Amino acid sequence: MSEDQIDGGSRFNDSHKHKEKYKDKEHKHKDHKKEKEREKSKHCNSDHKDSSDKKHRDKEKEKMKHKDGSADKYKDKHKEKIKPLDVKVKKEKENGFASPQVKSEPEDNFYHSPKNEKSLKRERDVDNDSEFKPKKIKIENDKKVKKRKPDEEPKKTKNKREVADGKKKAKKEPEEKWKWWEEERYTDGVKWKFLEHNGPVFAPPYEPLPSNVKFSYDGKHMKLRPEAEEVATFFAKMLDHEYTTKDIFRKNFFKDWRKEMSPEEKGKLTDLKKCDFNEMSVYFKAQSEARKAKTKDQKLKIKEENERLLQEYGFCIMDNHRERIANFRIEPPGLFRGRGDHPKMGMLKRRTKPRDIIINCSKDSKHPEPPPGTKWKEVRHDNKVTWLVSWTENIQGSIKYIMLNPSSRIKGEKDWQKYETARRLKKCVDRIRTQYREDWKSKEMRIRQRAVALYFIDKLALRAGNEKEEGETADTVGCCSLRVEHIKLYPENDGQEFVVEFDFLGKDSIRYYNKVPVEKRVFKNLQLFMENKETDDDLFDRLNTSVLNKHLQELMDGLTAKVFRTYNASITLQQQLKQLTSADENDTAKILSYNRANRAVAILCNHQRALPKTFEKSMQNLQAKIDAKKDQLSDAKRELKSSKADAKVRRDEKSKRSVEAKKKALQRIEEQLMKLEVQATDREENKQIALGTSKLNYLDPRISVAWCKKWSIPVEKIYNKTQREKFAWAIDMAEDDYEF
DNA sequence: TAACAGACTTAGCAGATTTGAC
DNA sequence: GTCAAATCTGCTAAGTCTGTTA
Repeated sequence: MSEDQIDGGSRFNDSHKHKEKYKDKEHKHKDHKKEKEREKSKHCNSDHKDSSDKKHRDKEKEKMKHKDGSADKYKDKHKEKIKPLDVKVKKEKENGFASPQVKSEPEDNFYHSPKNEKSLKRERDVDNDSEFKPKKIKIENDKKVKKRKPDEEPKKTKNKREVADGKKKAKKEPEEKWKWWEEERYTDGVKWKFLEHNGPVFAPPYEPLPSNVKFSYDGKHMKLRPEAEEVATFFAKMLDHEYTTKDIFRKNFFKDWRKEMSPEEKGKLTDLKKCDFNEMSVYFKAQSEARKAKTKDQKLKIKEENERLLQEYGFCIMDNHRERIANFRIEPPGLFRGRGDHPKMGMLKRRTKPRDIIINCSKDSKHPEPPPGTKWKEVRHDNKVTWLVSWTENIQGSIKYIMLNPSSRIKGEKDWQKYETARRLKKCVDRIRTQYREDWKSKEMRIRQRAVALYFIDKLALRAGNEKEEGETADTVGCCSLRVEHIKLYPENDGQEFVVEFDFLGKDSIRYYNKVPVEKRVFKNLQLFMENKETDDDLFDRLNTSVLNKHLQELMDGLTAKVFRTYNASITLQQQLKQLTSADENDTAKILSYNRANRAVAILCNHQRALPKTFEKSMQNLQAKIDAKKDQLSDAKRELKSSKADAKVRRDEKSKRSVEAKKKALQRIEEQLMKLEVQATDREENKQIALGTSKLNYLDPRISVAWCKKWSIPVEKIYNKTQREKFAWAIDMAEDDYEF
């Protein structure tokens, strides 16, 4: 993505008014330290939320601008009917940054004191019942619980949760969905009391190639031992991929492949260039085609077998509920496909065996059996963690887990809690902003660096940027790990003052490119940080994520760098929805507005995707459809006109009916044309932006649900089945007036 | 306080499945 | 019914953050 992205700077414009207020604020903060102590004892979550929230919302008009110049070709065609995204968004370019208009109540909430997230939880009693034995699975929803309002503080209910009071005698689908959000939660880090599952599903064993599929070396057929042949097939399957042309990939692959060869094979196979995997590749392609060409019955059988596996291994009993497991299959062996310039790409990901597996379940559950003749590495009973199975992978030496599906209680509660933390940030973000602006003037370099980094995290939604071990992963950075080479400073650029140009690779080696005007003090600080440094030196040499997060924790309990991303994403969605949705639009246009609001967030968070391979072609097809529909529309108009003229002359019922019919037909065509045009606009604006990531991970679902309810849009229009399952709690809770 | 391990969330891609036009 | 495009889903890499240890 390029500079077309976002005018992030507009969110933080510094008006004269702001400065005046800011000075006033400085004065009030003279006795800052004493106040800090006092404020520390207060909680951001205090009661005056409604009035201050309202004020805050009025003030906070963070704006984003979508400058998708690339869309012109298609947009131009539709611009008469469909407002391009920029139109509305541009209107409020100024007044972006809420914090310069500092609230004049310094005594409230400045520093959030540790009144733990736990206070937000309804406590689930954790008595000393480690020997606790469930007897049966609870029939879902059999317990009537008083419905709690969306933002009501979870109360400690009198009744203990009937935790796992039954064992899994009847593993049947719940009749109704279990509303875990209406029950109390565990405290003290306990994640469950009863956990039973059937263990993982292993990758099928290697099936040697048929004898007619041959591997050749230096032009001669060569039969490989199954161990070496299997690794060769991994390479053959990727032959069409760009990976196999990369030097590092080839080097790593060959090195690891040789480890699987017999001494004899090793002696012969010394040059990858002389290896011919083509027959193998052709064979696998044919297999893939054969799979696709299977008869209905054959496909049905496969489906049934998958369903059987899912039913057997895809669910666990956690406490008294049958919960879906996210990834019950062990990752099959293959070649490691790192993203970007990964130094380990092509290495052999070895087969995970039962002896590598740690099983986690409760003591009193029926432990999963390892495959015959094998043993688990370990069976443990740790109810302070959420995973069911783990193993250590051989590429990075990191631990992999089997965990529950996002629709599960354990994931849902955490997700809900995440948004509650972001909502708490909303209550003290003005103060935090005031503080870091103050810190730009600090005498201490480390404080200035911390303040400038935090400004970027807040303003540009950058990730924290942990340190990484050199040579172990692709060279990517986040905020704290930015290097001098990643930014350029322009005292003036395109008529704007103090412009910073960011250009670096972030998570997944996705390029972050943005040119943003910043405040003078930030600019001067950056100049200072860069003084006497080489290009590969750290920009923030006195800062790392742990220092930053420690500081944030002091400002608000539970606050870390990533909460800013959640907060800014959600607040942006809410604001954009308010601005973009008009009551007089039809549902199609409203959904376009929703997608645009979602898109604004995706742009902010830099969620990109590769341009779909068939994009240009599909766009041409769509344009052809639009043109055809326009022709149809002209015809319909002409027909209506002549029909009207006819009716004028004849003045009979039949011709009147004919006019009505023509009118209806015309209307239908107009609607169809509009839908097509909306589709074209949406697709064009979306071609390189991934909406799913923000929708799934950053946007408080209650905002979307409330929007749907407010405008009577079926929630199915914005969330598919999986998403509705994940956000069941929000769909149930949020009313049309929900405010993030 | 730095290094490391561990647990968990966030991320894009690719193949599978569904949808819709003809 | 066929085909192409859209959408969904699974997969697993790559982050963040916390807690422990030396």
